[in-house]
Amino acid sequence: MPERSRPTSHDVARAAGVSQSTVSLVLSGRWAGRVSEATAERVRRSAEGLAYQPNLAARALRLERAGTILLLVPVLTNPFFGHLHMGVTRAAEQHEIGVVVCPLQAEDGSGPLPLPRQVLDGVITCSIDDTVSADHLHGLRWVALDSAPATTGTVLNMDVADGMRQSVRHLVGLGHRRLGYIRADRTAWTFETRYAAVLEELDRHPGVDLVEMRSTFLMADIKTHITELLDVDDRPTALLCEDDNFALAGYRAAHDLGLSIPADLSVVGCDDLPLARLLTPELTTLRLPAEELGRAGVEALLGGQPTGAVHDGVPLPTTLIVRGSTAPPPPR
Amino acid sequence: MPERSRPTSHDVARAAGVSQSTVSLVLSGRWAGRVSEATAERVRRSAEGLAYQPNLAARALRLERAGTILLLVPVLTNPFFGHLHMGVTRAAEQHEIGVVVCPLQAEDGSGPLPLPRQVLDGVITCSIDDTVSADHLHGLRWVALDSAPATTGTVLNMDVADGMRQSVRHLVGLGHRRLGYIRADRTAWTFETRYAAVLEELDRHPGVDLVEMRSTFLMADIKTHITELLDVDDRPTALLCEDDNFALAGYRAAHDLGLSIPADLSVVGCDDLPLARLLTPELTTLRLPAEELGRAGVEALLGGQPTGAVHDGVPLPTTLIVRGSTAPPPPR
DNA sequence: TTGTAGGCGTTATCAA
DNA sequence: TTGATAACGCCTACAA
Repeated sequence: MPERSRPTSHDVARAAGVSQSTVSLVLSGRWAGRVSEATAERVRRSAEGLAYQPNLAARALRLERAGTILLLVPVLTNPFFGHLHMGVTRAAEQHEIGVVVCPLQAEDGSGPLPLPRQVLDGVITCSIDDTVSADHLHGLRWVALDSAPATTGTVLNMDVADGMRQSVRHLVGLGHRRLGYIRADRTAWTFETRYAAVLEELDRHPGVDLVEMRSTFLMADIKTHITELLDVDDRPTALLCEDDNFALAGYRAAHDLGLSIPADLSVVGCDDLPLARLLTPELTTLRLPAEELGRAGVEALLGGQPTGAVHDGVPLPTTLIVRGSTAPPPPR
Repeated sequence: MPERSRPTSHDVARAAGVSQSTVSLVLSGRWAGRVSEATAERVRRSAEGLAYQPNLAARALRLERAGTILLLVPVLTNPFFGHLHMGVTRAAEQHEIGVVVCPLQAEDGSGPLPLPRQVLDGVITCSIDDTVSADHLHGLRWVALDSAPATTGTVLNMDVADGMRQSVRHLVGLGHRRLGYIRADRTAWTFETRYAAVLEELDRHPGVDLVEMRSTFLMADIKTHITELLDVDDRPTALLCEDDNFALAGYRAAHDLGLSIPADLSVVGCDDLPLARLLTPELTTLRLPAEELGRAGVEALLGGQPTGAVHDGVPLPTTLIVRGSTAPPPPR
């Protein structure tokens, strides 16, 4: 390939008949009162003429600042992470920092995806175990979201435990005495915490049974597992899902078994994805403050806060949104 | 903040009692027969002791190679792009190149997101108009996917036009004479092409009407628009959707209007998202070869191909997957 | 108001 | 087998 090498600031300087430093001054916008308007204009014209683009690697080396942070998430396609990303990006924008994303897991369940090694100022991980990220990100400023508070570095959380307790209380309050619990088949602090919270809340309600089931996020898996859970004599009368996608599969499984929601089966999701309002009936689900979490993460990473301190202060609140998918259990 | 500066290869060299170049040789793995095993071991030990991580900006500057490419997509959360990303990442892995992603659009419809300026070897854009990307990515190797073939640079496509024609033929073949068409309210070559293909195919079937409607990807919008489309006397008997998410909203709107799918209304989606198999009935939809497109994009970007040549050869085939959401129209 | 010079951390060439 | 040295392109203190 030809790959003609790109023009450098030196080339621009020669074209404009000035020195390299003048070019740098003008193009960085820091020329006020240091370079004459005429010279500045000449420089700008030459830069444009040559289609000059500064070499970002050189700039990053010199400035010890890349202008980019990485958002590391389990998967791309969960809208929760989409909203998280928005929060991160909007907040980073204020600091004149760009954001790129990288998912760790393959959509089709085929092994972990490779992490990019690249020029960065910092990393925000979400819902990922520190063991995964710690070694690779060594030496970078790092904020973990929705992760174990014991981790080195800053950690910000949502109150997922409280959320799960709300969900359980809602169902028990409706009269349910046998709950199906669809857990994510992935090792992560967030899911362990949810599990512990559910067990803890159930301890307060003697006589309420829990039937657990774990599933990957592969749609086919989910449906199979939920159908197994429901296709028994003493089936649960309510389904507690760690993800709205699980709930979607629950709807399908229920339909296939001739169960109607919420008359025969109540369903509670988690995330409040846009999907939740398109289901029939609309899904009762736990809303997580994704965007706010993202903003907070950026402030912790780029704001005045010291890194290295564990922040296990007040987690962001979560809210149970009650819609049409939950009702008292059928009479028996 | 303290921000103790990270150790450099120079520090490692001093700790190991060797020169910087020896360190570079050893750590880059290119020391076979050039450095003694004892020295190499000493270097490795010092590097580990200091927790040395090479400065990637410096390396990129020196090597004129970043080891990373950017995948630029409209939104993160559409699973189509998740699978595209997998194809890109797996293929890039072969070239020892990392991949980061950046979406251009906000999940909530609030204006475009800022692009990151960062150290890269190249960019792959998908389903994005060249006007958006061209100026910002100036000077980078660039491959466009699912985009207008007239663009400067390499372009690879899927045969979305043929796919839409398949969908129309399927519906017309079932006997439908009035089709509702839910178009994406976004300016992009891919959607214009789909539109043109639908019109073209309809020209071959006189007597078949088309009722168009445009919608953003915001769930609330979609439902509203589809309901408007269906809540009339001479409503279409089939819905042709440019996205499976539109189809989901179609299911909901149909349910709310008391229409049953497919008896009263047939629905055809596009993308074959995992969601398609969880709907009741399962969704007839156009499958797009996302992963394959991603792989092809990487080969065009990093493989032996010359850049700068427009590749408008054979587009990747698309396949209509017929499931339960399409049937003959109701008798009138 | 403009130019000179030095160095950021790395890799590669070449001499020892 | 190893080490000195130069260069990648940029920014900035300081000199002119």
